[in-house]
Amino acid sequence: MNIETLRMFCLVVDLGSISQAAKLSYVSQPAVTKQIRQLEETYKATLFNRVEGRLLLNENGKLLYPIAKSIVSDFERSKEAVLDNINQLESQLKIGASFTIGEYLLPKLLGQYKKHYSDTKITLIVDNTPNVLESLSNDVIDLALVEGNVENKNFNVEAFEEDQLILIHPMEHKWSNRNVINIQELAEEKMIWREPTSGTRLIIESFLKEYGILDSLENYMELGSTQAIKSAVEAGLGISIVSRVAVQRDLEQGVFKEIEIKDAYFKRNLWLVRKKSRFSRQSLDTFVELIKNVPVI
Amino acid sequence: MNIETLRMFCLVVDLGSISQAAKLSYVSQPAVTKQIRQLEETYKATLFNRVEGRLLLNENGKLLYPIAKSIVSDFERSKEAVLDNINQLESQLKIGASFTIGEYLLPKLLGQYKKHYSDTKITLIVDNTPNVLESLSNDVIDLALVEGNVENKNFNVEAFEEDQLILIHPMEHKWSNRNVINIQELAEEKMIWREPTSGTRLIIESFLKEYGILDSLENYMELGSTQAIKSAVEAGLGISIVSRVAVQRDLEQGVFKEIEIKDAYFKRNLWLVRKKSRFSRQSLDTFVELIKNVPVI
DNA sequence: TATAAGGTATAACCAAAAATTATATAAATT
DNA sequence: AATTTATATAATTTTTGGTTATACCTTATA
Repeated sequence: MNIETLRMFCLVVDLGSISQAAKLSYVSQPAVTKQIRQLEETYKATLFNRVEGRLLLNENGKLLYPIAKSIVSDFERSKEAVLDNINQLESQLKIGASFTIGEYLLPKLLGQYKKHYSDTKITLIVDNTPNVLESLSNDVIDLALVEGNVENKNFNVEAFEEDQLILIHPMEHKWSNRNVINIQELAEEKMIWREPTSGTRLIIESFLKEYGILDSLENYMELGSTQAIKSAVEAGLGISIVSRVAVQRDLEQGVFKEIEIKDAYFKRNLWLVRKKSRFSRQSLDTFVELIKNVPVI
Repeated sequence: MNIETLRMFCLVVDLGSISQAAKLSYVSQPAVTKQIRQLEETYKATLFNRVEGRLLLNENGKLLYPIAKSIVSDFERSKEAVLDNINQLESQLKIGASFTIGEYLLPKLLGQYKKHYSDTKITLIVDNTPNVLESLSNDVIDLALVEGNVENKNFNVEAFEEDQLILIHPMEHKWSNRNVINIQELAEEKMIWREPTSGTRLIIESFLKEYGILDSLENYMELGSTQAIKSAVEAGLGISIVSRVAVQRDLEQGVFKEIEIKDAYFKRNLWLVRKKSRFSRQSLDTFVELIKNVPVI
């Protein structure tokens, strides 16, 4: 039983005419005749008396009419309820990001977005990559921005930015007046690392291995966050390789210095991850477009 | 939008499983998957979160569920309402009959019917044939029993009985000791007629015309009802040709006598007329079967 | 009283929708 | 590791809902 058929029945009753109802609904008259007939088949009873070529609602039809009306309006109401809920969701954007991205890259971007779409409420959750992706899976967030590689066929993954890993050293350092070093010179320095499970640590190690230098490096110090490393370098405790986005402002303010490694350029992608979905969300799409088009570093 | 789809959605929610819902509804699992998916398309939103291969009702689904329930139950209610109405109608039978049939033939038949189907309430309307057929057209009655020919393609007409038109004369009459007369002898008698517009009068005239005797008959008296004619014949005012069903008891009681006309046998059908309908009615069908099978004269 | 106008019903046909079977795939249970 | 249970998808068939063409009836109009 089709709700459209009930709607048509109501229309026929209201207009008192099949052909008028057909005209108003932009369908042919036989289509409406057939729908009414089909309705009568499901109720196993006539709903109209056919008298002198006209339709006259009979007892059964009179019983059906108010119920049909209420079914049709309930259906409309259900559509509105879901739509309202979607609009509600539309007006808020929940973003999850790994630490580096969330702490150094996103704030500026969120500000840009808010400037244009100020009635969207934004929530940012910063956590490590696995937790962020877990949140995406559970629909706690709408979008994840992470550094590490993502392997999940329910996710839609695209690179949105390229992040460079750069070598930094304290202002007071023997490299202070140089612009470039050879990669072998790293072996003579006190290298400060992130903990071994860190995604950033893993990628840096794989780069250094490629250049055949990894094994000759001293593991002078291991720290649990990028901020701790920055403070350590600032205090002259050693050098480190860190994400450019995390130190951009420090470099500008002269907290420590960057130095190029000859013939070496370490980069990685930053990933924008969405759950695959049959239905798109305007506010989410808008934000993704912004992220992909606006240079953020 | 199909109400069955909404019903299926509710079932899936109640059981928490597409395949269980499919099993219970005796349809294939892909059919249910597709229905849910189609529902999501119409609402342009997911209704479930697909997590670990299972379905979990989400916000939208939670909004839809109670409304879907109410639509489904309203639809059930509408079917019950119409069904109740039909049962109500089933329990009463409105019959229209022309005078002769209604007054002399039906009472016994209705008694028979009531004996077997005592909870059907029977209403009998006796009127002239045109009025009875008009009532049938307007659904005032369910069934018409008439003598005259019926021409209306919206009616379903079948002969249910053969009625003989017989010649009657007073007990005290020169024919008293005879069993048969020649048709020419009618010309010598005082013939009592119904009024010229009567259906019975018309059919009798056409019979007599066939036998070439009509023009030689005296139009001695015209009376407005069969009962009046019977009384007149009883009083010895003349002879008449009348329906056998109307005089059967009078003949048995010796109120007047019947006499055969040599080589003439006037008969006509009695017609059972129903409005053509796509839907049958049990009580009506039962009564029609009774009438067609039980000999009533 | 023909005839046009406006209405409903039906037949033949076509396109779209909804079911089926078969199969893939993933997670939980044995 | 194999089996069971669950959802999704593809290919196919069946069913449904629409279209046009046409009949036929009633009422208004020339």
